Amino acid sequence: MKTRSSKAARLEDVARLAKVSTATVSRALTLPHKVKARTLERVQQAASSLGYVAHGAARALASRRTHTVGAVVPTLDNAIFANTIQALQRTLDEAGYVLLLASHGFDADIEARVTRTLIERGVDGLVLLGTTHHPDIYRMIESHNLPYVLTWAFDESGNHPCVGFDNRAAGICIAEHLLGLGHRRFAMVSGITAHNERAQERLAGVRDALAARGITLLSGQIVEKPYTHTGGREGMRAVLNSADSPTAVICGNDVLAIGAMAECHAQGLRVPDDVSITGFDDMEMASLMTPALTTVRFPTAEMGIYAANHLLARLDGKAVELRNKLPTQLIVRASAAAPKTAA
Amino acid sequence: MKTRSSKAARLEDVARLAKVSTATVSRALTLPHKVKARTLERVQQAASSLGYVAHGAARALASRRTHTVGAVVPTLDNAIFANTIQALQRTLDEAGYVLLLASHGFDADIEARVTRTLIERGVDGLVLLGTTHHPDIYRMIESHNLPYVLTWAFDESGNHPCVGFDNRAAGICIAEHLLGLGHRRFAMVSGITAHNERAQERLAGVRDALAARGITLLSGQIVEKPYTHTGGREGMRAVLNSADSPTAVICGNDVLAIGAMAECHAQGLRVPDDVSITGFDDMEMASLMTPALTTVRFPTAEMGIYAANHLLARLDGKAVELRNKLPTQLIVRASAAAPKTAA
DNA sequence: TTGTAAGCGTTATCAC
DNA sequence: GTGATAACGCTTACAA
Repeated sequence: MKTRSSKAARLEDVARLAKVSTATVSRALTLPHKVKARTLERVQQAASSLGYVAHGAARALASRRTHTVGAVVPTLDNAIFANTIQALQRTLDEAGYVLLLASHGFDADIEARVTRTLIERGVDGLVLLGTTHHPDIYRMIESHNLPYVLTWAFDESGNHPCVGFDNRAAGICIAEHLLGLGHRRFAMVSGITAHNERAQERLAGVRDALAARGITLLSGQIVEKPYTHTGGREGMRAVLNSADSPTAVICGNDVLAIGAMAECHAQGLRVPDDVSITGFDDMEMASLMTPALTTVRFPTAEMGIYAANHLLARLDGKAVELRNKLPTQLIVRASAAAPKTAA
Repeated sequence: MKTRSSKAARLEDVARLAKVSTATVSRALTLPHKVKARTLERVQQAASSLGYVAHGAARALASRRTHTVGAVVPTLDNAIFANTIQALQRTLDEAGYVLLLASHGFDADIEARVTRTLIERGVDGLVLLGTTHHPDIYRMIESHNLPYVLTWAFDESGNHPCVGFDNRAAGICIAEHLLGLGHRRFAMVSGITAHNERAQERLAGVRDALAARGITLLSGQIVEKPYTHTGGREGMRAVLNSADSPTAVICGNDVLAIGAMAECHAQGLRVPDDVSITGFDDMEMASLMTPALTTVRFPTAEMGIYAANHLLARLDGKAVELRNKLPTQLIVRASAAAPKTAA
């Protein structure tokens, strides 16, 4: 009896040995309950005796499913992204999906390229980090009708399914903390609020919390700067020069906060002795670069779980909410202290 | 003009738009130099205007290549494996291959399962860590005629392509170091040497280096134990009870060395004051658990590069050496000190 | 240099 | 419950 010598067994070989059709073997292997018990056993016996290993590409081509989900992140060096990714990974794994990970080092073109590679590999769904992406990315997603979800971002347009934070609550939280410490003179170095719901809401949260205590943030006490180190320095400088110098400065982002601290250094001011600085921990840069910075931290692991479940639901054809907000948490560190009464 | 509404473009769509055959599009996209410049341009134009993304599964099915290599390692927590993996990754990437990573937590059945998954995914080659593997693994590799290479192991049978260490040189190195410190009374807690070339060679290296200085390791000064913590403790106990108690004990493996140190602790002996302990850093456990342990470290990154190049050569149909030995390096730490003259 | 067409190994849609 | 058989989207001889 001659067999295909030293060639990998295919479905057909299993079928022949089990004396059934390829269709039955396919069913037996993927939907065991759809075949008679006796048949199932024969097939399994045949498959294992031949050392059969399914051909994933053929399977993917025919079924148009790879049971794979792709995630594109800016970087893998970042502990806080790692949390989200790990949770994503775990949740997908439990549902029988494999996570394919790609990073782009904050380069939009590379991001488009790696996303394309992921789609080529046939991912059934995609997780993107952040809200702004290369138009090609959205184009590819759309033409492939690919389920996707944005994380670490809240899409103000409502056009994209996303899992983000409640930035307003975070703003309230940080303001109330500073109020509790005894601060009464505030300033905020905000991100540019135009077309940026996150920045808007953070500012709104701060404003509302202060207003509730009868404190109004005057226009000189709010300065908007781009989320850059330079922005932080410039913003801090502006704020320190304002008429009623603040005892506490809230920065709309950790990058800004780090810049703000640098400016204080440059001006010979001590933090938090001379001025308190707090921030929102967008990038988890704060804890890396200035471990003492009091910030609002975000539920990153939960975000991964949400993202995964969102995708899984869509892959099952279930309805899903488009926008999800998760609660945030204040992390108190030494950078926020009570104001010097004798300042 | 009607197009396939909201469906991903296929090769055929690109071909139609570029007014060429699908074969030409395929060539233009994968072997650009095989088509006329003008044709190439038309095709590229058509492809990008349609936002064409290749279907990886179809491509893999037809070409029987995925440009993917799989690696199966015991664990990913281990810094030293990470070195090998990173080097592997980098080298493969430079050659246009993607590394698919799987771990099994030292469970042979899981190892077989994840390896199977990798093969299902169509890896063009496989990197295995260590020399002993589930028979199913070798069976699948063979029936798929899959290029593979073992790393972190030297296959004594010569049946498997592998990249390993020169364990004999490592043995010589460690012995000479101790001789240089002034030690003259040695013992060795070796691994089981039967059917284990690595253990044999480590012992042989030590023996030869000592013999060169006229020192003979008597049978009471050599004890063989399995590579376990308990083995290390028992071995150390045996060696300390021997007639001529040693000032330096060489352990065949870091697991043994850690066990040996535990035994010293238990007996109230100080390392290295009362006795020097050294080991071979198989698992990089030494530096994790007992940072002061003098060991031989291995060129783990080079191993990854070798493994990758071995596979790449085989995938190109080139001839390759089956067995590769890489040089090792002594890392001196506090656990090895000169013997107390007044011991 | 380009086109034609036969697969690649599955799954899925039908009949039976 | 099971069996034919037509896709799935691409590559690659082989022809032209």
